[in-house]
Amino acid sequence: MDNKDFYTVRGYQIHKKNEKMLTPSMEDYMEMIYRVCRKNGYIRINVLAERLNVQAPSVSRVVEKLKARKLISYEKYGVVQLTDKGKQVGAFLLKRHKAVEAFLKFLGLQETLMDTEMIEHNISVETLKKLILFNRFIQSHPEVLTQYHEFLNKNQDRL
Amino acid sequence: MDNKDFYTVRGYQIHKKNEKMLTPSMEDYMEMIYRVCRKNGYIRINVLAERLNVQAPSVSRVVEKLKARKLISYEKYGVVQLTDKGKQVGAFLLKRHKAVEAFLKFLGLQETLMDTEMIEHNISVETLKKLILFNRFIQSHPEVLTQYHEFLNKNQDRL
DNA sequence: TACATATATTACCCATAGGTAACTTATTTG
DNA sequence: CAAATAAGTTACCTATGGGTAATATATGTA
Ligand SMILES: [Mn+2]
Ligand SMILES: [Mn+2]
Ligand SMILES: [Mn+2]
Ligand SMILES: [Mn+2]
Repeated sequence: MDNKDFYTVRGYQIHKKNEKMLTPSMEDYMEMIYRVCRKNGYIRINVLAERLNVQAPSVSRVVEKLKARKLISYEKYGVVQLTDKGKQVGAFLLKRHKAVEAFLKFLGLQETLMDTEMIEHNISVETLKKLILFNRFIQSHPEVLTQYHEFLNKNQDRL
Repeated sequence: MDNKDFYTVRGYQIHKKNEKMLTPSMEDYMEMIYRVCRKNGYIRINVLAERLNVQAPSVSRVVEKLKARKLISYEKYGVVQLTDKGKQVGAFLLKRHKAVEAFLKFLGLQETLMDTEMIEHNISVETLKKLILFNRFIQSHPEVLTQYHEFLNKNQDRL
């Protein structure tokens, strides 16, 4: 992709795909597999379907793709488990999720899940790094947090 | 959509659609139409195609949809213009774009276009409001900006 | 062990959002 | 004004990522 300015979602989605990255959907699957496997060691197709609010056939399909990318191990009618590579990816995705969530919490939002779920797939590694640094900055500067909350209280209505 | 936690992009994308919102792609079209029409009063199909790095037939299709939603006026082989409703939507989209961009700039990113283009479609109105408030907070508290930059300089490498 | 039930797969369907090729309409120019 | 060119539309293709219905396999229980 030529070094062009795109001004579109699609342009950059395609850009990402060429780099052999996971699609947003696959990222959600991996993140959830990681969440569950961390505790139970494995996850079954139907459980994954339920957790992702999706039907089993959709899971079957995606699981095949993730296996092809060596992120999980799976044999027909068996159990899904993470490979070492899969564990790394899952850990990254969960870390990213938490970074976005922490930032949204800081902003003052109560309900963060929906926005987190949407935003997490659409930030570059650079932005993620900065977001993590910013979260640390806030942690180490509680006075800024206080100032911001005061500012919010004064201004929350006028937009 | 039941008040369920989804943990997926798709769940929330579908949620949005039911509310008769624009798709990310349509938002990009509207934003670009607004950018150009603000200056020229109108835009042609081929120009829009070029600006969005997309082919003319794709534009024809989307323009039909936007017309059906009364966001633009268009007659075959004619010129695209914004309705009053379309101007409102366009103004909102541009404002949102700028809010996301300003925030990413604040974080310390040089290249913001790609992330802005991706993120802008995936933030709720609540998050946008908070983001705008946060941008204002930073503007009115330059000492925080300085502190953050110092923090960045000390920590930018260790992640 | 046989049957009922639970789990998973396969074969299809749908929508979105892009693409190309062929055709039509509009505009420019000799 | 006729021909050439530019602009736009139509018909049809692709891929992703969902869905359902029917089928296959595995598991639990009488
Ligand atoms: Mn997600
Ligand atoms: Mn997530
Ligand atoms: Mn965009
Ligand atoms: Mn934009």
